[in-house]
Amino acid sequence: MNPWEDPKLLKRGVADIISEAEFAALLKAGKPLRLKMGFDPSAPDIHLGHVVGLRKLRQMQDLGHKLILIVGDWTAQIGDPSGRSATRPMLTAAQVKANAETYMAQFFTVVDRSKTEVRWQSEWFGKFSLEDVLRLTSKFTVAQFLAREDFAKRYGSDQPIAITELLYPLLQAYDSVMIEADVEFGGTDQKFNLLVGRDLQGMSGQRPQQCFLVPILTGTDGTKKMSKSLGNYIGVAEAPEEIYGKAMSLPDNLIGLYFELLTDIPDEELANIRQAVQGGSVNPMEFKKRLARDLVAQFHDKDAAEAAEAGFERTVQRKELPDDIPTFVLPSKDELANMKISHVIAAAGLAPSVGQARRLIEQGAVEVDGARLESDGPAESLKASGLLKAGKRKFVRLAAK
RNA sequence: GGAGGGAUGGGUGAGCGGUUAAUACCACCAGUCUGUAAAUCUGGCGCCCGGAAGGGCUACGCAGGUUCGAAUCCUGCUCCCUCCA
Repeated sequence: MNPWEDPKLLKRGVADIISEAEFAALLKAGKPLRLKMGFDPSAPDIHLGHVVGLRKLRQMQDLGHKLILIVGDWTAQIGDPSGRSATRPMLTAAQVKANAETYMAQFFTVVDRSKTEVRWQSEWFGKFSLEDVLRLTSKFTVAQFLAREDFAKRYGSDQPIAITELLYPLLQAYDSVMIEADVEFGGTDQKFNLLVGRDLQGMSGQRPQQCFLVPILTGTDGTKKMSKSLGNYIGVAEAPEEIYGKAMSLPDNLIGLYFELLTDIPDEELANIRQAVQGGSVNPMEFKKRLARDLVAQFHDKDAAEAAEAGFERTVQRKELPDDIPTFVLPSKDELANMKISHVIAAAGLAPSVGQARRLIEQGAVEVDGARLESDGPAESLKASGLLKAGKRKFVRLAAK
């Protein structure tokens, strides 16, 4: 089988390719393609939702194609309208640069750096004149843009749309022209933007790019799309225990999807897992553990994955103590005399306020040296080197001043 | 330029002079259970004091005002939306 006919490449983790026939023909022709992927250096953390597409990029790179990574230092100032409207503060040049570096450090944990060329939008937009802007905008109409679902929805439901937001797809499309992209990658929510690029290339006498759309990953809450602002994400730069733990908190019905989009396990095995989870023949926890291990290994390494699993089994399943418990230095004796345990809990950062610490105690969530605390009391009873626990994941080892 | 509508706690969104720290849902937290940090079920969810009962403070875009009393009424301001031009 020729590598470009591998169904894994064209089917798994792919939502849509426009157009699939053209794309297949390009692959078959065997010439290295110019793959385009852009990002805005405004929110630099990469999470699993992005990884779905990055894995496809990597697969293409492994076939010998070249990635052009576009740093959207101009589009970042507008903010991608795909999704919600929030006016973004202007970033300083230094911030943009720092964000871009953070992003790329994470990006290249999945993508092959040696087959990537990095380009900044400011190369061409830096010298853009008003005349250029007019020429670019004159190619499209408001009606065309309002056809796009999220604009139409916002327009229909009295939500604001900034004029700069209408510019966003145009800038992104112009990037495609400048780098002469053969294929652009993005999530399905990027479909419109990628299609504008396709159109604009055609108008500019170039061969229109292929639009490679990857599915949007559901977040750890099991309902909404994974995103940083919703807090339902797993970041590639997170600590092994965090990645592992968050993976374990996935709803069981997401197991199949994550294996499909984020791991290399063979399709037959994937089908088996789906069936087993659904049929209840195997404890889903076992699959989730495997998934969690696989993810940690991808962004860290195998040893980290095993350590994270051991930690999980110890602290969550057997409810034993983790290895590394932070220490909290108790205030002096005099101060302690005027304090209650709830104050210490708040001071140690186990709860955001004294009131909440108190509630935790009422709810039976606080343990001192392994014994449940029935009610709040004077802090003097706390011994240095004692263990204070509030909830299942927050511990602190007490130390004298 | 004109007319009308709106801004409420992390989000959506009730309330429209006192009984409202503010309904409901979501999110979140804890407990419970379980084979999981899944699911379920139960409870909690502004800050501070108090063992508790309770008390104090801050809060409904911003600034003033009316009133014994305002998220609720009035005035001005800021921002947003719709329609007309």
